[in-house]
Amino acid sequence: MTQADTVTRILDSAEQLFAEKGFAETSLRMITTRAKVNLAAVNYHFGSKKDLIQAVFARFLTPFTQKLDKELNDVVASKDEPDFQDVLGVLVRTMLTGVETSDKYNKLSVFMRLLGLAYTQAQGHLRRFLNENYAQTYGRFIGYLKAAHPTLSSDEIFWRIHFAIGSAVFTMSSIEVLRNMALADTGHDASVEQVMKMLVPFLAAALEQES
Amino acid sequence: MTQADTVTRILDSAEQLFAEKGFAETSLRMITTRAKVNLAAVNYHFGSKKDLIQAVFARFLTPFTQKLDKELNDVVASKDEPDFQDVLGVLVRTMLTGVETSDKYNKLSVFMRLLGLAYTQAQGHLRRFLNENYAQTYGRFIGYLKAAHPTLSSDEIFWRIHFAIGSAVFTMSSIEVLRNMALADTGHDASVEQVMKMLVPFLAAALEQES
DNA sequence: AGTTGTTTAAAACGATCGTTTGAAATAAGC
DNA sequence: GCTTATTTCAAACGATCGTTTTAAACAACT
Repeated sequence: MTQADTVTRILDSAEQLFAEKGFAETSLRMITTRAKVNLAAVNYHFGSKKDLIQAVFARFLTPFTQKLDKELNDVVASKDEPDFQDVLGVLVRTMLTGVETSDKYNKLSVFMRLLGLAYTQAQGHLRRFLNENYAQTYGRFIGYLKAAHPTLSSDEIFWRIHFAIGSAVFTMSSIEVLRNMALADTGHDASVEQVMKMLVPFLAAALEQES
Repeated sequence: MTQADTVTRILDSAEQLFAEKGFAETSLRMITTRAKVNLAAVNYHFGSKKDLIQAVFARFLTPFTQKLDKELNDVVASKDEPDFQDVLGVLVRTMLTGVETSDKYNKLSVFMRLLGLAYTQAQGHLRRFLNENYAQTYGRFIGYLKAAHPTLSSDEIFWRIHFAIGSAVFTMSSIEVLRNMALADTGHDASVEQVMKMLVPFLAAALEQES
């Protein structure tokens, strides 16, 4: 087994388990057992559990942020003043195309759960790490939204965006629980794709309303 | 120190720490230290950590659910077919009046964070406990919403409600992080009350839109 | 006041956690 | 092919976890 194999298998297992259980509830032994590597491999290749957490986030956030940056470049190149839908479309498109279509909604679900953990379970080290590496692109995105909606205050834009992020993150974070509840309530087992098809217009309407 | 003191102090500390850190990240020693009681008092009075978690939820959910039930009775007594706003108003009113006004928004914040944990970190025992004790009133509430909006499918109602719950829960769960981000972004430090004043119309618009 | 039942206190239990160690196995370089 | 560097492995480290135990302190009641 080569190094790349071991590192990748650890990242895969860690990503899956973190998304499923959170950081504290996931032990290195659970990760290495699932990855079928030795326990000490985590500390050898990553240094510590904290470093592993950062590596998991870096692996999916770095390409995502790069793609988002590129798409933002494209939209401002094609249009002097992109409107609200243009900018939001960039985000949705980046999220949907960043993953292969086979298990798109599973990957997206993991993506969102990790994003949720970043907000709700982020220890100091992770918050610092994310801020140092990704805050710039995030700020760019928010900036374009503000420019596209001058009638709304900066505050309103910021909070609406995070109300929407919260809805998406929470929904995907508890998607299994919610699907079970929905099944018990309505008798209908909605797929993740169907849920997202309801979520997007729900949020779009809320984001764009005049205050 | 009497029993009531010890039990209440444990519940207070546990509630605060659970909301702040989650279940796994909060040790019994942290709880008992903050409560200034002996470590063994938790197992003596509650039995186990799991039982303590259930007790924390029961303490705030039981009166809340009772009040919600009563308010639902009132609204159906005063009106044959309560509309969407009537039913949603019951929920908002119940949440806002369940806590004393002095530190209303702090209590509400803790309330929401615990609710979020129930969805995203609920182990089997907690989910079973909540289902057995509070699912009925919850079902009643959803039922009135469905009746009030016959043009929407049961699925749409269910998912919209949980999109909205998610937004509120996520926002309150990461309110400190978000307020810091907002301060860095816009230079304006929004209070929890101000955030809620933006959140309610945001969600109201999204919930009621025609599909 | 003395007895009984309840609550608090200090200490220790076994289990599991993240991390480290040192030797064995593998890969790479000359 | 021998040496050197890298990676894997089993085992153990100290720390912390939830829980239990045993005795002391306190309360309630006759």
